[in-house]
Amino acid sequence: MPVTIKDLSNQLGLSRSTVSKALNGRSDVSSATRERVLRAVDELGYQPSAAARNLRRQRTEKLGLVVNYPFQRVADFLAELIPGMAAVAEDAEYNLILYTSMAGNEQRIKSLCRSREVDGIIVAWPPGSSETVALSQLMADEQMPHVFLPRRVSNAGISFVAADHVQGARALTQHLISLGHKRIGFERLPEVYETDGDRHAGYAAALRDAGIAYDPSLVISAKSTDPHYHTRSFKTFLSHPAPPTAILFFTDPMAINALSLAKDQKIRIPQDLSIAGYDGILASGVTEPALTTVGQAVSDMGRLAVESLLQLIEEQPRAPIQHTLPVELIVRRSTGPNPKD
Amino acid sequence: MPVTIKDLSNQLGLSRSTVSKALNGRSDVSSATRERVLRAVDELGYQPSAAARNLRRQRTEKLGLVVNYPFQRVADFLAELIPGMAAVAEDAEYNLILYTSMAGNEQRIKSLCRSREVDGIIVAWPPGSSETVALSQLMADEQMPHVFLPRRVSNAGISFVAADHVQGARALTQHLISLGHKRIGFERLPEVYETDGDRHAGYAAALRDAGIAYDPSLVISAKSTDPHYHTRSFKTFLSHPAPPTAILFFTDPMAINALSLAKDQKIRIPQDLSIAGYDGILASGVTEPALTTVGQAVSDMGRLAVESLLQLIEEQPRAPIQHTLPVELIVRRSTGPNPKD
DNA sequence: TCAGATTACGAAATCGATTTCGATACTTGA
DNA sequence: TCAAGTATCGAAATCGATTTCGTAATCTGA
Repeated sequence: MPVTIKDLSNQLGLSRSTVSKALNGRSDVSSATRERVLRAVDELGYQPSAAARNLRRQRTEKLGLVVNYPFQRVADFLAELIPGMAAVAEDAEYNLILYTSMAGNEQRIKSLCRSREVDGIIVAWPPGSSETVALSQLMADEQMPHVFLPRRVSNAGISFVAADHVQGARALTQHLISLGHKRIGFERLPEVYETDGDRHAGYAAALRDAGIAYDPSLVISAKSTDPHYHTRSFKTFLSHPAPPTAILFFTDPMAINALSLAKDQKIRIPQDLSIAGYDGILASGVTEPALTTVGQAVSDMGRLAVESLLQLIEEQPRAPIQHTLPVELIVRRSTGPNPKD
Repeated sequence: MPVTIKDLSNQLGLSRSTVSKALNGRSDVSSATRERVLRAVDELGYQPSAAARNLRRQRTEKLGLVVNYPFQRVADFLAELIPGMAAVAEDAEYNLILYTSMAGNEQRIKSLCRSREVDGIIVAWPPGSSETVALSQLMADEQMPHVFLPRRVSNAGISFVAADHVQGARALTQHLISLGHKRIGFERLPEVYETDGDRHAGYAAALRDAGIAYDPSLVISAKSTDPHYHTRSFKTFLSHPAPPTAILFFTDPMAINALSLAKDQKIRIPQDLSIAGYDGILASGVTEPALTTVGQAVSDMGRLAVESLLQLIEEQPRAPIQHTLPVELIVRRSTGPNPKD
């Protein structure tokens, strides 16, 4: 049986109230008494019961991290995200509770809110925009502070932390243009709404800035992240009557897959074809050639998300907190000059 | 204000006890009443308060995951570990709470135990063996069920889930021997006690089996995981009067680093030198050449760790639960026949 | 010196559930 | 028909803290 505050007060001949007040730094306790209490705490090894404290204080100092997505697919990202989040949270004496099996189940989220086992929620990889708005509404109804990550939500009133993919795709496309490329392919992924729109917008903007006409036949939508689709898309690019001299892939794994397809077909990268990825995962640095990509400050996003959530919890601001972080162009060896120049 | 059980009982004209019993499937409630209660729960959106329930039941249905190590360095591993753990936990209606900042601080672990905010603890990457035993003793004193991961603890009485690195290193070494290698270098890492001993034992055993004399000059201990040391070790190997024709590295990142050092020095892998890593991280599959390595069933280890912990919590067996999982040799292109054959 | 302020403490309510122990009404069997 | 058993419910205790409010003792200043 662990030591309770009652044991402490009995031992000291004080009331539980006085002991509690001594431990919580209240002013109506003499410093002599406080000393005695602290000494006894040390001796008996007293630690307040989290459950009792949570019940009385009506808060738990725990944050929920809801990963609304097949965990494996974003594992790389999470591996960077989580330590950043945990570090900030623990500095503020909060902890992170993981929830991985509530995708598509609004009821579970609702229960989570109502059980009050967390003080706030970070939703990572929310579903499409309309579902996101519904989810947010649901949590707002339960008065549960929440932040979405790592996607922009095109709706005022919702807090999120995201990366600036318009800028990222734009910088990446500009990089290719500066290498002389004019026919630049882009394989996008329709399932991730805002992000896809953003990157596509950045791609289109860079072309427009350079006075290059947008050619819809150079933009292919993969149905999913299944490698099967990429292989087909890649072949479509190659058999194009006027094939692209550079291809932008929506994610690094897609680009890495293309790298190996190209090797199979004796296409030299970057001499014959430039290839670029997106996200800057660890593996992108060790491929041959290493992949030009766009790196996100994932760890920063995690930190910022927790900071924002804590602000929502502790200061209850009226306005939502929205952060869009810059991304970083990482130029490596998979992109080179346009061979047709 | 959320709906409490009192609101429910008032609404229904029943006592709180009856409502509680109806919800917890007790037998002394008529089925008609139970129906009414369930209907009201639906209508009012009642969800029991986690804090109140925890206090009364004296358990939280939460498991602590203490990562006693710089998170970043094991991020790759954790990315696979965590989803496996979370999945099993959630199936059993438990959740995972992350604790990342308690390395070297026994007091924090003690507080965690005493606050009873978790029902059990998984310690990932425990420190060296003597500290591990002390840590385990500490938790045992607090009657806190716990499991260590992913390291074997050479002490009866302590529960752990680990991989069989003796077998792994042995298989890897045998693979090289079967390719004709006789001088096989091994860069080990002394800071991780049991694991290092195991892998070294496997290496030595394979040599012994093949009748190859153990040459201490072919075994180098890196002081840390700092790339600086690897570079120096690598040079030491190369300047050896009778240099190895194959080198085993303790981890994949070390091997990948060696891969790029070799490229700088125009050493062809595997024609001139075979290189093997260990752990089977994602990046090991996309290097050029792809790395021969040993893969651990990390996800399985996570699952098993949670299953073991749940068993310790719910069945309170006397004996500790110890699992040593087999590992898998992954042969890729960085290892080839001995050039001197 | 005495009213009013201040200091230090404790009794009791409270947070929201679960659980124990009775109590009542209704059945059942001899 | 009546004692014993069963089904159903409620009062109250309990988990372990925090917090409000009241009280006694001490201090302050005019």
